[in-house]
Amino acid sequence: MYISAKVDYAVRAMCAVADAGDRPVTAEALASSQGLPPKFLESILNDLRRAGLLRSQRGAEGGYRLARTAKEITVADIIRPLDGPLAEVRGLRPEAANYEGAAAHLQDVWVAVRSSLRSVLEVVTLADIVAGKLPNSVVKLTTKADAWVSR
Amino acid sequence: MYISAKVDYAVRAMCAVADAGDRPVTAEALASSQGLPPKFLESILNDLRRAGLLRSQRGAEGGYRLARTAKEITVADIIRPLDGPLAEVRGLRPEAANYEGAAAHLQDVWVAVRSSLRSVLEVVTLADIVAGKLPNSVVKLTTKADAWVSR
DNA sequence: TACTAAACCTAGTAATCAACTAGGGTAAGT
DNA sequence: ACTTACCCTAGTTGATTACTAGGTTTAGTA
Repeated sequence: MYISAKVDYAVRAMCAVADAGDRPVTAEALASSQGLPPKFLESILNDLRRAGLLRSQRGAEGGYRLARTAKEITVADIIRPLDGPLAEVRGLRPEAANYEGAAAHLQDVWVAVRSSLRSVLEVVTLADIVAGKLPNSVVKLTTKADAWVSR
Repeated sequence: MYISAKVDYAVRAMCAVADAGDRPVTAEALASSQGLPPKFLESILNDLRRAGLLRSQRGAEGGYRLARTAKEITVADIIRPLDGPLAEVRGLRPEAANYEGAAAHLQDVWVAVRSSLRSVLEVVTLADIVAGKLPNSVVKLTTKADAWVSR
């Protein structure tokens, strides 16, 4: 799974917006507080607004705030409008592929992959990240042996 | 996670090789039995050989066979030499990124993502796929509610 | 009413990657 | 010698990634 710069920046910005509570935060403030390229971030914020995750206000005293509470926005909610489905096989949904012969059961593997991604990304909310308290099932994954080492 | 054509084809071909047991299988036979583009497949098989997953024999009666038993080759073993690490954040390993402020704990999320991918891809072997009997922990994922529906 | 802050929009660009294809060289059997 | 089949280098086309430039519109403030 390749987490694109776009998605990484988006989640970080969303965390910062969540952290500000009700006050609107400007794109520039987000860019400098998280160290993100300003113009690129602007276009991402726009996408997030169109996706219904942010509300914006123009003009002086303007900025962005969450369209829902931080508890109601998962990481998957942010990824999908920006990068598309969590898992795809050659541009197809895992359940759409069809395999023959010895590889007939490969489809189950890709479905399992998607399912496992969902069990993290659809469960972790912005509120969890900002508070630094991830759900137990997710913490369990990060504390597995070798979870922090490269392969 | 985007499963590239390359990886998809590679796993399918490896399944077909595994299915043939000890007999060497030609690239052409693999291409036609799995419906893959012949020349593209050839370059993939070459990569797999360089990665130490396949052994090849030239000339008449030649072809490919597994370098290890089907039980000892996981899907992750196939993905990594072709597409690189299972999870990357903007080209970095999840444990390498460092986040500040409200997004400080985002790193844990990406590590959890990688861990969850590993729990599928490092566990399923070619033997499992060919036999159609995936490990229990993986089957559990495919039988979750909505595991087969798009979001 | 002017001024200014800030979101909004269109467009463009350089570099990389994905998914192939072409065509010849080399080794191994018959 | 002949054929089969792997091996190797190179190239192509289109899309995607990660940005940047520059102007337009809206909304508060002096």
